[in-house]
Amino acid sequence: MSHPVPDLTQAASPTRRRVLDAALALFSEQGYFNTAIPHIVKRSGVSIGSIYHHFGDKQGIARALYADLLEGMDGALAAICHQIPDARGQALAVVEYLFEQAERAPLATAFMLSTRHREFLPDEPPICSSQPFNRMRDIVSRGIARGEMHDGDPAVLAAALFGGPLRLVQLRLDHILPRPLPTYLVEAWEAAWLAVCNTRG
Amino acid sequence: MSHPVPDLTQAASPTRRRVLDAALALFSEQGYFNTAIPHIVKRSGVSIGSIYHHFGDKQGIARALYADLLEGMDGALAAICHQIPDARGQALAVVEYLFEQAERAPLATAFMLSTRHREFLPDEPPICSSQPFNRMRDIVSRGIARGEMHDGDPAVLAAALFGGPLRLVQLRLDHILPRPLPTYLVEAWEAAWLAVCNTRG
DNA sequence: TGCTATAGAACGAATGTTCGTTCTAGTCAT
DNA sequence: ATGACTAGAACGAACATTCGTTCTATAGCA
Repeated sequence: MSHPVPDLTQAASPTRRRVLDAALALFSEQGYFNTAIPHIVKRSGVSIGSIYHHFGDKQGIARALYADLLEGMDGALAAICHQIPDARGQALAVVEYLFEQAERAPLATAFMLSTRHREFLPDEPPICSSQPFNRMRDIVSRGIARGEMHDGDPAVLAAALFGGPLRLVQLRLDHILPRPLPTYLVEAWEAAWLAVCNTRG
Repeated sequence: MSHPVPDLTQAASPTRRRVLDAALALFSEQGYFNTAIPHIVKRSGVSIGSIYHHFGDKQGIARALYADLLEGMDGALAAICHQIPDARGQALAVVEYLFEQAERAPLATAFMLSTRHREFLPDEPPICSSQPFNRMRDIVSRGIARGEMHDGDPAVLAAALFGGPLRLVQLRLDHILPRPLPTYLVEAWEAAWLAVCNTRG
C-alpha cells in the first residue's frame, strides 16, 4: 500500500493524470455521488486495482483533483500579484484570468467554483478560506491601504469587487450566458470597479 | 398509488410538513446524497411507508421541498415588486430580504442558493432561470429603461448589482462572516448600487 | 345508537441492487 | 527475482424501494 500523498513525482504519472482527467469530467458533469468507480474505470481506461493503488479510496481521487486544481489556480494568482504592482491592475488581471480560464477549462473551473466540496471532502477547509481566495482578499486590503479603493470592510469590498464577475462565470458555466466571458470583460470590470474605487482620489 | 402532486391541501398535511422540515435540515447540513431515508425517518418521526406514500420516491421529497421554497421566495419578491415603484427601491428591498432571510432561515436559504439541484433533480431547470431570479433581472431591465441605472447588458448589470450581496450571503452561510448580514446591509448596498447607478442622472 | 364497509394513512420487515473496497493473480521493468 | 504497477472477479455493507399489513376515520344503513 504505497501512499496517495500529492507527491509531485506521482502527480506526473500518466496513469494518475488519466484518472484525474476522467474524474474531473465525470464529477463536473454529473457530480461526485452520481459517479461510480466503474464509470471512472471506463472513461479513463485504468483498472480498479490501479486506481486504488494510486489514490487509496474514492475520496482520494477527489482530494488529489482538488489539490491539483487549487495549486494551478493559486500559481496563476501568485504570478499576477507578483508581476503587477497596483491593486486595481491585480484585480483586473484576476477577473481576466477567471474569465479566460472558465472558457479554456470549464470543467475545472466548475469543479473549483460551484461544487460543494464539503459534502464529499469533509476534512477540507471551505474554498473561501483557501489560498486563491485569500489572495483576492489581500488584493482588496492592499487596495484600501494604498488609497485605490475606498475605505470599508475588506470582506464586503471583496464581495462587491469579485461577486459580480464570479456570478457571471457561474452563469456562463450553467450555459445561461450566450457569449464567451471575455466579451463581457470590459463592461463587467467597469461595473465592479465602480463599486469599490476611491472617488475622492 | 395516490399522487404526490404539490396540491395545496396535501401541502398543509402535518406529516408532509414534518418530512419536509427534516429533509431540509438534513439536505442542507450534509447534502442530499449523504442523507439516507432512515435518517429522514428518525428526524421526522414519520415511517418509511408514509414517506413513500406522500412523496413517491426520494427525489419526490427534494422536488416538493424545492417547489415549496421557490414558491415562498417568489411570493416575497412579487410582493416587493408590487409595493415599490422604482427599480432602486425594489433592488434594495430584495437585498434586504435576502439578508434577513439568510439569518431567519439559513437552511432554506442555503438549500435554495448554494445547492447543485441538477445533481439530484435532473429534470428541474437551473435555479438561475427560475421565477425569483427572473424577477431580479426584470428589476434591472426596468431600472435601465427608467434611466435609474446606466445602460448595458441586463445580465451583466444584474450580476454586478446582486452578485456582491449574494456572495456575502454565501460567505455568511459558510460561517465565514462573523456578524449577521443585516449589519452589512448599508455598506454592501452602497457598493452594489455604485456599480450600476446612472451617474449622468 | 350500533354494525359494516370503504378509503386513505401509517407502518416496517424484506428485497434486490448498487457501490466502494478488498483480494489474489499476473505483468513488466530493472 | 524483486518491487512497482495493473487487472478484474468477488465481497459485504448500505441503499432506495416494495409490499402486505395494521390503524384511523368517515360514511351508509338499520
